[in-house]
Amino acid sequence: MKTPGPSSTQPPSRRIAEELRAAIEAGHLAPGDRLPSERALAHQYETARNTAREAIRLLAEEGLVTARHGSGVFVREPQRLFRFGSDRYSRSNRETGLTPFRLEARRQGKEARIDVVGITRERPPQDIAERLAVPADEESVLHRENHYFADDEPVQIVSTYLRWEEAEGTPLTQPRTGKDGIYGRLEELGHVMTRVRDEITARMPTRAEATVLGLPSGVPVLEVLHTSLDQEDEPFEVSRYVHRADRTGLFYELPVE
Amino acid sequence: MKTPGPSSTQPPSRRIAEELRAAIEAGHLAPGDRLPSERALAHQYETARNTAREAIRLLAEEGLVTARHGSGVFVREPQRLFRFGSDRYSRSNRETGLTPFRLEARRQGKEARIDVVGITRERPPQDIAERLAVPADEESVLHRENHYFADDEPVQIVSTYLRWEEAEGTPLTQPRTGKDGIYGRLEELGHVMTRVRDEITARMPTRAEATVLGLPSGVPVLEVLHTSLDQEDEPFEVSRYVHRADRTGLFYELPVE
DNA sequence: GAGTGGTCTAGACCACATC
DNA sequence: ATGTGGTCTAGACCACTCC
Repeated sequence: MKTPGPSSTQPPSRRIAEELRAAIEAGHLAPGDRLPSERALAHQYETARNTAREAIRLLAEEGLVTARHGSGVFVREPQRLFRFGSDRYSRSNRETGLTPFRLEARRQGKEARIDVVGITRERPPQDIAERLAVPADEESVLHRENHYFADDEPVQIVSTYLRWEEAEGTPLTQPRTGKDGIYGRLEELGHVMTRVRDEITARMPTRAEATVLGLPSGVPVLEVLHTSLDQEDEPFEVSRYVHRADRTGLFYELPVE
Repeated sequence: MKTPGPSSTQPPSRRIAEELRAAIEAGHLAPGDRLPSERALAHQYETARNTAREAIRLLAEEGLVTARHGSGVFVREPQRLFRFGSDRYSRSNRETGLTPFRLEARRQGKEARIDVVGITRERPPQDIAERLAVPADEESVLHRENHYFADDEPVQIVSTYLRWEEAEGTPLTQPRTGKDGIYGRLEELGHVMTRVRDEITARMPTRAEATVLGLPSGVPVLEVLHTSLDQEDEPFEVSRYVHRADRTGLFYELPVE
């Protein structure tokens, strides 16, 4: 069941990576432990420092270790997962007065913070325009961008898109949207959320996302493109959630048939 | 809205990466196009080859480009997504006689192939044991591992776990399980699937997964831990799906409240 | 100040692809 | 045969952390 070839035929950098990986998987190097320094590894394996460095990079790309400048390379700690369930859109949760994010944060004993980064009228990206049924070549949407933090650590970026013609002149264009948030206001506009569609993909973060979320290499993001449908089965809100994948899991429970 | 600092203060490798990234995003380098060779970039920017190489590695980690040994570095082509919907467990789909995978492959005009990699009695991993409600310290499960291909390209790895006490001596231990597959047999054993739970995470592939799936660097995997519940609300089957994230998306549609 | 990772140089040889 | 990426060497200096 060995994936790589015999270690004797492997380049030194891969061999070093393999031995470190084995030590991590066997628990000889526990989460939080520091690896030997690059110089120490180079000496130990009688290679140049760059070769040891390449080995560590391979492990970092797999998400097994994280380098901290000036301090060392450490085995990554398994992170408690934020879990966003399929009930996150339900009214019963909304009645707690807490958004799904605040609810989950409280469940984990963390402090939630939400920064409103921008509220602007825009031309929608193609995928948003299709799902919200608005033209992509006009400034047809209101775009609200928020950043979410747990204990001051960023965990998700959310972009919400609404029809400009509906949002114009309402509290939806304000940072504080009032009781029950945007869904409360949208209900007043006649949209009762009756069905949702979530489209889920994973990818590596863009440079901007990596910066905002403070992502080390080897951590992908989960992207959820969410569409809310009203009682007429018309879409009235589309959001793009970008989660750091090492802190977040999604959870869907559904009846069959 | 610039994320990095002024380009003048950036190291050369990042500056090269930034300019190439800009060229890709602006469309000057289209999907499928070849980048200048490492040696050409090094000459152009008056740096060592390793510095140009480092720039390309940054782009590869973002998933923007893929290197092909002996051939060049190419802008990655957007991949048509395999979409697995929340209806994939429904009986109506099962009545087509096609598994969800074969159904989706046909929808895309691709040829599906499923390899049975192994069918063994095992001690379950911790997460599986919890969800299937079996002891983790005994050989309490049957483990079926399959690899799925579309047009001979691997797209997912599936590990299905069943209670050994139920599966023993039944066609469930055989490669070919008969009409309607394992769910058909499990129904004969008294388990009607009435509810499912999917737990979704994303991460970088293990070395073994990267090999099986043929993943270039910069492509994460989507992991779905799926639990089937029967009419008594008891779990009777747990599967772990590992999808390559650049080819696969998940799709859930659900009523609210 | 000592030790760590981050970046870079100017070479070299190897493995693979293409013609 | 030529050109490409893959790996390696043996140095160097910088930026950061920790004591």
